[in-house]
Amino acid sequence: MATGYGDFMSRAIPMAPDDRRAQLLVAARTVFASLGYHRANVSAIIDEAGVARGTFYNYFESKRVCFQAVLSEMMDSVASAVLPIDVAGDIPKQVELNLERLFAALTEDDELPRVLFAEAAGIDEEGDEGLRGFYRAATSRLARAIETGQALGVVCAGDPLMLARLLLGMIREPVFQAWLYGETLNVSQVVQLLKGVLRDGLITPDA
Amino acid sequence: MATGYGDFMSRAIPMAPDDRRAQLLVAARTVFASLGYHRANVSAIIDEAGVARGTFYNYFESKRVCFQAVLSEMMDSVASAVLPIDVAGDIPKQVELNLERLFAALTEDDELPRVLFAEAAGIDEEGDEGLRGFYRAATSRLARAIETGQALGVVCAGDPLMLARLLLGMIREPVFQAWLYGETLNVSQVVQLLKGVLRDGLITPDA
DNA sequence: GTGGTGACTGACACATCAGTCTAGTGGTCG
DNA sequence: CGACCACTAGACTGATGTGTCAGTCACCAC
Repeated sequence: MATGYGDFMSRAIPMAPDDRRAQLLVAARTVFASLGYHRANVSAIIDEAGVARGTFYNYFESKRVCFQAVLSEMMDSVASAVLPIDVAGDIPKQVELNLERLFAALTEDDELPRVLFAEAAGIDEEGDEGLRGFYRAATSRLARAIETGQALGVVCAGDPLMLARLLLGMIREPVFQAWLYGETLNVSQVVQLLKGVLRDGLITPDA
Repeated sequence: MATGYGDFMSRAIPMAPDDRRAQLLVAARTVFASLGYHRANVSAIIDEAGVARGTFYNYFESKRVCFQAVLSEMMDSVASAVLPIDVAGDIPKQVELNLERLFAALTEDDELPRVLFAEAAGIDEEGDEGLRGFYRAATSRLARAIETGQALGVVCAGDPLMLARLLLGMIREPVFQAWLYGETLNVSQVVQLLKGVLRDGLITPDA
């Protein structure tokens, strides 16, 4: 008797909506990460999830919205890797730990950098708006930390916002390039180097 | 009598191939910059150039190739902003001038960062390869300069490649964020701040 | 059983757009 | 003047890929 699905086709077992959504998110993350937003298509995501086209659209109103969901998840996991610093404690140590956690979060999934750093920008105005929010949050968080540091006399003078951007660049670029070349980033090496540069600069004063 | 071009349509005056190509390149640059690769379409480019569809395909075999040409042009203009350093001269001064020229090149066209930083990645494998080439060239050029500096004792110890990435990040991030927020970058402010960080680090040794 | 519910299905309508092609135009130059 | 050639408009094709919708299935309550 015909099933309506073809003789070798099995239908996905119904699931609790939250579980299904989570499963789709995982699949979408995998596909977006390996193909990027534009080259990824909905068919690849549903193939990955083993689910039909219509099911996808039961959970996400569009490909764009789905990507946004994946992106937010990534942003959250990165943002939550950085803990607030207790000014009463050992500040440099806490900074170092934060850097280590941050790099770890950025590299734990080898394809996260692609989504976050190479694909997220320029999809559409709305997407850029979300991205701006993320960078604004990250940068202003860093800027506040820098301001505190300046008040405490442990951070050099200068516009905190711009300093935050410089610092962010030093965090982002190694992660981005390691992804670009398919290397695995040596977190402790970068952190040590970064610590050195933060403390002493790059240029040694010539005697 | 009907011209075949519509009463208000003027035909583009035949041009030397190089000029026409250059004109198309300018139009393409404008369109790609304001819309990004995927949302830009060939019709927008030919409208911008005031040229017919076929003409476009006389000069570029495809949209992709045209974009690649725009991209290379941008990469070249950025790369050529950095002059080799004469080790016999005043090194810090030359570094500063290079930084200024580089930032100027990166911001002279407000939409260049979009193309270079947000649109270039993820179009296709070949495009990504080109991008890797660009970053590889930029990074290794910086790395070589750093190595020379280390040999001269004016740059701190550490893996030159990784130091180059840190430095590149400090250059790229301010440009990228300024674009993201639609700000105009204050070049001399960034350069001064960057100089300070390069010389003394971000963290002042606590007494 | 029977009927209600809701997850799931997949063919297809529909839009977009790159790239091709043709018939025709007009400036230029030998 | 006539050959040439860069150019024109714009219809067309074909590929791609999003989003839709009418219908299927499994399960559960009664």
